[in-house]
Amino acid sequence: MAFTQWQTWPDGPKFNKRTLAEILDGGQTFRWNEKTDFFEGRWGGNVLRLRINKSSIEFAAPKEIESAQAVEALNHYLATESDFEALTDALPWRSDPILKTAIEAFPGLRILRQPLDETLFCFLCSSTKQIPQIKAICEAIADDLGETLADGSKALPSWRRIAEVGETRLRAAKLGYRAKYIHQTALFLADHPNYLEKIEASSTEDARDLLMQLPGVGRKIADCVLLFGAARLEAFPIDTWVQKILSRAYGLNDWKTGQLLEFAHAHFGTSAGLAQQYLFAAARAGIIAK
DNA sequence: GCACAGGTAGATT
DNA sequence: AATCTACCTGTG
Repeated sequence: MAFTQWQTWPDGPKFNKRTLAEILDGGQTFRWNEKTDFFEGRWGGNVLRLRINKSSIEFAAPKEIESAQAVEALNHYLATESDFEALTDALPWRSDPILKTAIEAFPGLRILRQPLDETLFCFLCSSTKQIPQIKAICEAIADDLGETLADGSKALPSWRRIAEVGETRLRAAKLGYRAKYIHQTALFLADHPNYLEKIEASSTEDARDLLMQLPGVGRKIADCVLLFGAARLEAFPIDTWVQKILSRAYGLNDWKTGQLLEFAHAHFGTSAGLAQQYLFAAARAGIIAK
């Protein structure tokens, strides 16, 4: 149950505590919790703690876990081989003062590379819910159906496991109408072996089409899964927040979703999803108009 | 009591 | 093709 002592993450990415909090607890993922002076999170079979100490990142893992294994998991999860500084610099902030303000507020912001299956599950839970509620639902589902992790806590359940239990069991976690979508998606995935693997191997457009065939997955959730669970930085999820930002801060009143998507691709480019995350973070923080 | 929350799908016009 | 509307539950 115990964790190792804090260790420096060799060649870990650089960012401040505010940015770390935004990455781990800002709506990309719903499985991190802020403790007294660190964050604790779970993904796949991993459970780890992270904190900032004098501008470097430190981690602690359950004692059973080798440090090298923890570092490997972290490097994959935070996509450290991707140069987000360069990707950010390539965004049109020089001609876009709104984006510039957002970027300056969250220096070092990154897009996570989460397991696709978990990302799909979490965002199927997310419709018209606030982040704390989505987290509570995910935790309740994990506690009920997930495998035990190294510290004794629970992982999110596999889709196979979800397919085995009924919709009623899911409703017990306060999923509401989302329980039906999730159960139907679980049954669909059980009937279509390797469907998620196929999505990961497909072009972004094909992957989006495959995702949107799943019950309860529309354009927004599909784009969230592509962005946060498949490293497709061109995916640009338009939710109520982003819709308001584009409408008010960018003056695109009454534009249809399709038009906004075209604008996002044309204006923000191949890393539009990264721009989206800066804008989303800044709007939530009240730094730009929302 | 009631509007609203990181939407989607099906019905209606 | 564009605009309603129902769908669960928690929160302010």
